[in-house]
Amino acid sequence: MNNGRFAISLHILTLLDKANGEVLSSDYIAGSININPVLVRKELSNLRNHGMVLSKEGKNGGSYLAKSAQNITLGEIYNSVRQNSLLGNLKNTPNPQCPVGKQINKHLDNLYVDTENALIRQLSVQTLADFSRKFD
Amino acid sequence: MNNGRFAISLHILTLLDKANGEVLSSDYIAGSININPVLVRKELSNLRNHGMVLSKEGKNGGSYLAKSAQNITLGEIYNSVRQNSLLGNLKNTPNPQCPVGKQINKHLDNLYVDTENALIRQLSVQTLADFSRKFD
DNA sequence: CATAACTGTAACAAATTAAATTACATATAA
DNA sequence: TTATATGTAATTTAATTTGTTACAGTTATG
Repeated sequence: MNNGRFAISLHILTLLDKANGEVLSSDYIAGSININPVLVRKELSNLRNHGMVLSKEGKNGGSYLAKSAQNITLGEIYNSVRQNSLLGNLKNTPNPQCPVGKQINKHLDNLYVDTENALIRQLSVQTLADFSRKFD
Repeated sequence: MNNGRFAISLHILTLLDKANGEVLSSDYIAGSININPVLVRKELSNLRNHGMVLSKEGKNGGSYLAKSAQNITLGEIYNSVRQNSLLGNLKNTPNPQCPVGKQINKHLDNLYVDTENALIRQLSVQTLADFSRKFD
């Protein structure tokens, strides 16, 4: 129930970190990830809304990090792209006549919150700078 | 990148635990979850392959837990349904000309392993019996 | 031993979601 | 003023997930 948005965002941010303040165009970024530039611009828009990126319009425009890579945790990136629950939701409402069906969504929700918190805690151990450093 | 399989399997197993050894038919289970019985049978087949469930064919057939709910952790259930990586994969191969594109999959894989381990650790804190106990 | 009520699967269809594409308005450097 | 960007909406295409149909195999029971 997740798409590739986390990977795309992390890829974008790693490139921006490596660019060291120079702006990168969405076309250039798309070429590295090998996806459509419009998708890159959509993710950039999201990252901008979450304060991680700034963009410059017009000729010679492009994007760059809004803050130091040391101050961006992978948990923060995850949070910016998360949308639907980590472990997947049924779309059908379970049978309200059944004692289990009636209550399961509530219990699943609680479970998912705890689980996702553990995941975010783990992701937050690492910053974008840490991740980016792994590349030669 | 996960579908509702975890929720379906947990729902099935909770019903089986509540049934206390009595067999439940896939039709009955499907009625509680409100999905197609064939999907239930598919999940039962998977749970059977992972040693959590046994089924009896023929008239008055159905399924029941293969072991005590105290000996089934939610992490084990997660493991039985997991297929694609937790945080989502790109399907396009990144540009091998780009220093970031060339290495990112390796680094993402490492990251995903660590992250998923944290998630499984958290899920494994709870057994099916613990989960099932939450229902009135 | 015939029948009814199940499971187990395969094959296919429908629905949903994700990704790619097209299109174009707007911004800005040179 | 032109070329090169971003920003975003709308649409198409592709992939994935879910549901359905169909039917062979199994077993309890009259």
